[in-house]
Amino acid sequence: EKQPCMPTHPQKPLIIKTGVQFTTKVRLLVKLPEVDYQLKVKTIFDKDLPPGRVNRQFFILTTNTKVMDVEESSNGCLSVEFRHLTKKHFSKICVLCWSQGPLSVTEELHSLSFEAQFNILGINIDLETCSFPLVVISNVSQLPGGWASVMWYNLLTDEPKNLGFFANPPRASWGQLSEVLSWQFSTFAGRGLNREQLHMLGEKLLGHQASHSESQVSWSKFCKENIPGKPFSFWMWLDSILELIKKHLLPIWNDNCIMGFVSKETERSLLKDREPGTFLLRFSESHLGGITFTWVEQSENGEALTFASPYTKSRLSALPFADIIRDYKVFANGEAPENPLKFLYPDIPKNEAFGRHYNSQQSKVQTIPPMSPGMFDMLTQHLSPLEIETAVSTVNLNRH
Amino acid sequence: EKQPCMPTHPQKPLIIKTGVQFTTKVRLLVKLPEVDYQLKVKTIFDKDLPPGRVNRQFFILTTNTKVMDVEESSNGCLSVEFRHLTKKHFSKICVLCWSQGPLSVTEELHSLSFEAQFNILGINIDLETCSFPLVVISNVSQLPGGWASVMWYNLLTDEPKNLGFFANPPRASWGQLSEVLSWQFSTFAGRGLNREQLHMLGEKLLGHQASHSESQVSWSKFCKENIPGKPFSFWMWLDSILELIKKHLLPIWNDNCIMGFVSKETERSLLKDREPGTFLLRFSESHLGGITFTWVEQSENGEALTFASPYTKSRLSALPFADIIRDYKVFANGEAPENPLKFLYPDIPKNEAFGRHYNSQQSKVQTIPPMSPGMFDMLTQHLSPLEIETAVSTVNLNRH
DNA sequence: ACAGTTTCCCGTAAATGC
DNA sequence: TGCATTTACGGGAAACTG
Repeated sequence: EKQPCMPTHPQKPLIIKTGVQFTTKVRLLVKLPEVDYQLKVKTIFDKDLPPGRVNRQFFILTTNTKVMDVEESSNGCLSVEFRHLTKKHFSKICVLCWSQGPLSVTEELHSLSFEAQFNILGINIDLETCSFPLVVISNVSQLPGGWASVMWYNLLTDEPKNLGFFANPPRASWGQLSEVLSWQFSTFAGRGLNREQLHMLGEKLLGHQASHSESQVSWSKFCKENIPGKPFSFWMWLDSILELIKKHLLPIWNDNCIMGFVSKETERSLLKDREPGTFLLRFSESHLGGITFTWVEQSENGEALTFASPYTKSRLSALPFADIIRDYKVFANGEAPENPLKFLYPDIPKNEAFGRHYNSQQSKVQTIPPMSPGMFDMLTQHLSPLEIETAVSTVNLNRH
Repeated sequence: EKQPCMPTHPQKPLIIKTGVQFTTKVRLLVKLPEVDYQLKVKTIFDKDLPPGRVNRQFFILTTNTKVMDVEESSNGCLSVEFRHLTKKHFSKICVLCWSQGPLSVTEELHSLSFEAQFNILGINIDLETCSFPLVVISNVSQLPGGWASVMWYNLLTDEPKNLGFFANPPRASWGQLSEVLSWQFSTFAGRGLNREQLHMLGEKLLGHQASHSESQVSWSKFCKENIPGKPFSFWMWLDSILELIKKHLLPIWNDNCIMGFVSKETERSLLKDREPGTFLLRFSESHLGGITFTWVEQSENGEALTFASPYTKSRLSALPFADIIRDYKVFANGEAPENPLKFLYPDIPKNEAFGRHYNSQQSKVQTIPPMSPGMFDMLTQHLSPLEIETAVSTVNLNRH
């Protein structure tokens, strides 16, 4: 009679973090005749998990009983909407015991049960419903793993409540999975993945021959095993890139300036025969959350590719990537420095591609005509002190 | 009979943050004959604050009773040392009501009382002692203000417990205060302030004429009023510099490379007549926690001073300051770029002053002879993938 | 509307338990 | 000992409250 509800982590539902507030929404789908009493809903963690199966046990620390409110914007249909655990009455949960099973924390599924009772025309009616499976984490570092579980579950089963799902998780076809991955990018970064990008990901995950729509990807390969030779799994790597885009590359990602997912071989064949100064942007395959550029350079015996070292969030938070591209200079021995980045692949002039994304003014000392000391004093007096120190200014020394 | 104790914030005692664990140490100064029973100590917040004077009320959330342990390294003298609220049994406190008085949160002084009882030879003995005044904050953003209060209190009174101190705080002489300020730098940054640096601070606080040892500085001027034309007080400004040094400039501060506190006028007169390329490092007076350099430049009509815009923690965490100085380049129109920083004032060659503090290798593209594709593949196979992307490498394009 | 204060919670680091 | 997981808390930002 009531619809399943879901606690909401910002943008990533069905993941709850201990010690952090969460909200849930329960809707009562039957219209009650003149609800003038207040319907109370009780929330219980893992109410009917089979006794031997409980690894970690959680409790709602604040009161677990809330009164439903009629939702302001009832959408005209039969159902009356209610809100549960409003912002002012959050709940916190706490951990009782440690995980001990063969499953990792982010594979362990939990549930929230909701109970309500009301009396209508002398009849006691019990209502009960239950959430979709939840992942409970204790640190945001577990969020990527938790989200992988939520994705895998929702991709591969329609069961509303199979808490043992990860005891023997089914495989996904690459066709299904690639759709989900692209959807991740369009949801969280505003632009999905194109065929070429997905192809690179498929080869990375399945090898050169095996990446067809029907190829099967195991849960382990997706999220648990490390990529050969790397200290992280495929999903951890991909999620780190999503985070990098969300925090530092959103405009240029949405503007399609980032090819991003290109193998080194493809990159080489794309840039081959291109004008010197042609470059493209690629996500690092060796660093988590890194982006770099590769450009064609004129060298003594023909043309060459040069790679910059990856830029990660720490460098990008000091200077936005578009500005890095604008200001990037190569100091060849003794020669004048030059920005080797001229055309975004295939042949878009750099400023045309990135112009609208430049933020700060160029970090270049313009040769300003020297100021007289009197002028300097005047400025010191009348300009806001902030401007004085920020501006790169030149002041005459008055030699006596 | 027992000595006052002190809760310890890392490096800054007498400040407690709500929701964060703290430790205290109570020493029993009388030697008990064969203490084979365990002495329990009870801790109470603001036990005997005059009733009308309580603005905010705090409670220790975990148990407030702890058993004293005999300290491992008893230092041989009469006293037996005890430890209270050990690491494993921290305490948290919580806030009950808001501040309402005329005093700000960091001026509101609190105290912890400790009580213990024991029975010796049939006689019940009650022990009680009390901490020095404490500041209770709720966010680290209040730490500088809290520490200012602790400093002012300890500088200007010997009373062990005057919780109303900030109702009418006494003034400090500049002589006293400057000593405390220098001590702050030597304690937290490893090197104190010299006469010239203190002189600049005195003028900043008191004006050009008024900064003598006997000049009086009010609490308000030190910590509450904003510096004219700036959105922060003197102490907030100075503390932001201390933090900057602690996090990003420790080695070069201790190596005396940073003059730091110089007025613009003094700076001008120091650099006047100096070789072009002479520079010095100064803390920003307009930005919180900023450092900048000023250098002498050869210009058309004589010499000129040029200022760089201040470097703050976000830029310094991307690249250490010594490396910034090494790599700094000015791009004059069309000309070859040049590092204008050559001699640290008065005349120390840059690399002599900063050489030992350079961290990363110079961000300079060495002209590496192009690699053959076979060589590249070999490297790709045998080097760790991390090294490949990090190294700025050059690869031949094999033209067909 | 605003400022002082607190709460919230991410993200890094350290501690913890197995 | 190492790994998985949790705890601790600084720091930025939002929320709160008079």
